[in-house]
Amino acid sequence: MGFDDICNTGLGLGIYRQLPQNGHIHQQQKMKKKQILKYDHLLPSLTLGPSEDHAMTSASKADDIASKVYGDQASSISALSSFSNSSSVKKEREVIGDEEDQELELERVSNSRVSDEDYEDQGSPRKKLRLNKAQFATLEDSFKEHSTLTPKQKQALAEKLNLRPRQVEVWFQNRRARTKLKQTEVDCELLKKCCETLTEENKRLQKELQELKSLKVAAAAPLYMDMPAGAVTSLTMCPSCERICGGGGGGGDGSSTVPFSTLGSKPHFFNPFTHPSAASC
DNA sequence: GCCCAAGATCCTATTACCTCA
DNA sequence: GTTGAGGTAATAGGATCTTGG
Repeated sequence: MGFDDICNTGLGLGIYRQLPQNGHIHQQQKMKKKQILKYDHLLPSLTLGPSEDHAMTSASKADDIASKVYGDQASSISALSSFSNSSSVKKEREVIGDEEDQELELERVSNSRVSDEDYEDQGSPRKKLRLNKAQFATLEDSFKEHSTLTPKQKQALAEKLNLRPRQVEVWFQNRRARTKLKQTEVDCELLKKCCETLTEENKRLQKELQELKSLKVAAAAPLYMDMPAGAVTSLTMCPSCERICGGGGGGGDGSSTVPFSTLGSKPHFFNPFTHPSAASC
């Protein structure tokens, strides 16, 4: 039996990790969302019409829809011809930082409230928002509390950070993806180490097996000359305590070697994670 | 109660922008 | 000034669930 056999039969090397936002928690959040949406009109900055999500992505994203979606910010949208101006993009690059000028920030945010159709109509490239440190810190803090957002939380964050709810949503999606990717990398490293440990363990066991075989041949005649053949062939050694044990439930002078009496009949593998010290008898 | 369409959100993969060495 | 790599916002598509007809 080789190492591959051991891995295939005795170890689950999957790296999947269940994320907490799955399952019923997710559904509860959706339920909350539905309840909240019923009263969207009561929220200060919400408007009637399609969600910001669809206003940004569906085929019907026209300027009039954008104005419905973003309400009082429609003027910013309609005035975003400046957005297609490369100079405004350059300006944005310069203002990112701790003490970002508030007016420029507001302009930047307003410019970011542009529908895809606006990009297409004006042939301008997709603009990329850069969060400033304060926005980033707030989002991070919120993410630490809960990796998913209720619509209410999303709206509140968006208002607090002067971002679109859709941007907050996207940020959380990407943040979850990054977290999962990091965790996958960690798991991968862990599995590599596991593989190395098992390889070493396998080598060690193979070596011990060879030693035991030679020992059995050399010692069988003088030590077990009077013993039945079956007792001799079941001679085993515990890989951890390295005591020689007789097979068949402790035959002969098995009183001192009984703890390892089952090794001869059953595979005896050690999980390096559950038994870091290769386990003891 | 069952079926179906619509709506919302999620995840995953990918694209595209931006910064930096 | 150019370029390639890396980070990340944004987009697209599919899956899942709830809700209402």
